[in-house]
Amino acid sequence: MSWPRLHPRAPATGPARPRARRGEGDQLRQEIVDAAERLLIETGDERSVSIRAIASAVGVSPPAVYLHFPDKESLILEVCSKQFEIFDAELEAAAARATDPVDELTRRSQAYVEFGLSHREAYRIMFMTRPSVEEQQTRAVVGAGRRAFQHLVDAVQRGIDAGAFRKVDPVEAAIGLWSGVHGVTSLLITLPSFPWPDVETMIELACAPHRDSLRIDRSN
Amino acid sequence: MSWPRLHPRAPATGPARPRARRGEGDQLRQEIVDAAERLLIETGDERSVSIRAIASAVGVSPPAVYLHFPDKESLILEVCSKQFEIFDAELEAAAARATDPVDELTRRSQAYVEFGLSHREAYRIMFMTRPSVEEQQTRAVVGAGRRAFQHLVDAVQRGIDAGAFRKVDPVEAAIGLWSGVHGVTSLLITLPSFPWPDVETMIELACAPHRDSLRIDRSN
DNA sequence: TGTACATCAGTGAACGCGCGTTCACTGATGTAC
DNA sequence: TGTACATCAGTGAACGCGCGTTCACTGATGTAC
Repeated sequence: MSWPRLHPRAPATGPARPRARRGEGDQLRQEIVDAAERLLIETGDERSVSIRAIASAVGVSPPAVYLHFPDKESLILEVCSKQFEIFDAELEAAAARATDPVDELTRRSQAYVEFGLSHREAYRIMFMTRPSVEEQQTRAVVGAGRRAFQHLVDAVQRGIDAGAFRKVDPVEAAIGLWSGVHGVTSLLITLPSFPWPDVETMIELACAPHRDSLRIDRSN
Repeated sequence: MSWPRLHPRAPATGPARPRARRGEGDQLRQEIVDAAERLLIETGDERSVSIRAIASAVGVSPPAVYLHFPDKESLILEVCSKQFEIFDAELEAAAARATDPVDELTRRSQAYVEFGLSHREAYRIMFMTRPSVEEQQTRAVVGAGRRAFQHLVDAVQRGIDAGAFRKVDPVEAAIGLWSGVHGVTSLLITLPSFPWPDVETMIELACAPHRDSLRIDRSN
C-alpha cells in the first residue's frame, strides 16, 4: 500500500542500557511502561508502539519485555490504566477550581476536550477503539473510566442539591454532556482539516445547550 | 498476542468464478467493490478486509484485484465513497418525511445514529479513523461528507427562514448538532457494554438541548 | 471457411516486510561453605 | 579469606503469521487475412 514509511529503517535506538543489579529487575518494568507511553504520545500512532520499538527505546532486546509482561496486551492495558488515572485527575483538578455548579460543568468540559487533544492517541485508544477482546483483564481500565464518569454524575447531583440545576436524572444528564464533549473531541481528532471554529467555540457549541437545559433560572 | 483467531485457517472461499468474456472485464471490478463492502459489514472489522479475503470472497486470485485498482487504498476509498452516498441519501430520505423544521432535525438525528449503528465498521472508518495519508485522493470522500454536512446546515437555515428557529449561525448550530449525534453514535459503537439507556433516549439526551436552544418559542 | 495471431482476463509462486513470541544460551552477581 | 555454585537479568537467533504487491506465465477469445 506504500504508506509513507511508518517504520524508519533504524528505529530510534535508545542508548545501551546497563544491566540492572540483582533484585533491581523491576526497574526495567517501569522503564518499559514509560517508554510505551512516550512512544504513544510522540508518534501519535498506536501502530508504532510495537514490542520491538519499545524495547529499542529502552535500550534492551525485545524478549526482555517478556520478563515483566506476559504479553503485549497486558503492557498496553497498564499504559491505558495510567492514562485513565491522569484523565480523571485532570478533570478533578479543573473541577476543584470551579466557583459554582454551572462553572464546574464548563471547566470539566474544557479539561475533557483538552485532555483529548493533548493525548490524542491515548484518547483514541480509550474512547474510540474497538473494545479489547479480553473482557476479563479490561476490568481495571473500565474501572478507572467509570470512576471518572461517576465524578461527573456526582457533579450534576451536587448542582441539583444546591438548587442550581433542575431535578433531572443526573446519570442521564451526565450522559448527554459526555456525548457532547466526546463528540467535539473525537471530531477534532479525526477530522483535523475540517474548517472548525476554534476549540473554545466548539466546546461552547456542544456544551452550552446542555448547561442551559440544566439551569433552573430560565424558561421554567 | 494470541487474538482469538481473527483469520480462520481457510478464509471463506467463494465459489470458483467463471472467467469473464472479452470486454466484460469491468464486471469483476464491481464484484470486488461489493465483496469488500459485504466483508466490512459482515465481519464488522476493517482488519479482515484484506486483498486476499476480498479476492477469495469473489472467487478469484489476489493479483486479479490489481487489474482494476492500482492499490488497496484506492479500493477502500471507493467503498467509503459509496458508504457516504448511502449515508447522505438515508438522511435526506428521513428529512423528506418531516412535517416541520424541528421535526426534521429530530428525524435527521435518528437517521444519523441508525446509520452508524447498522454500518458500524463503515462509520468507524468514515468518522472515527485517523485521516488517510493520501490527502489528494481523499477529496472525493471528503466531498460526499461535506455535502451531507451542508444539507444539515441548509435544514437549519430553512428553519430560521421559516421563523421556527432563532437567528443563529447555521453552520455553528449544525456543528453543535453534529457533535451531539456523533458523540452518541461513536460512544455506542466503542463502548457497547456500558449501561446506556435505550437508543431513542440516548438520541434525545444528546439532541433535545440543541433543539430547545434553537426553538424560538421558549425563554426568548 | 480455416488458421495464425494479438489481446484480454486472469493465475501461481514468490518477495520482503514487520510483527508477537519462543527457545536455548550467557555472563555478571551474590551466597553458602 | 577463597571458591564453587545457584540465580538473576538479560541476549541472539529464529519461528510462523498475514499482509500488500510483483512478475512471469497461460489459456481462452475474438479478429484479420
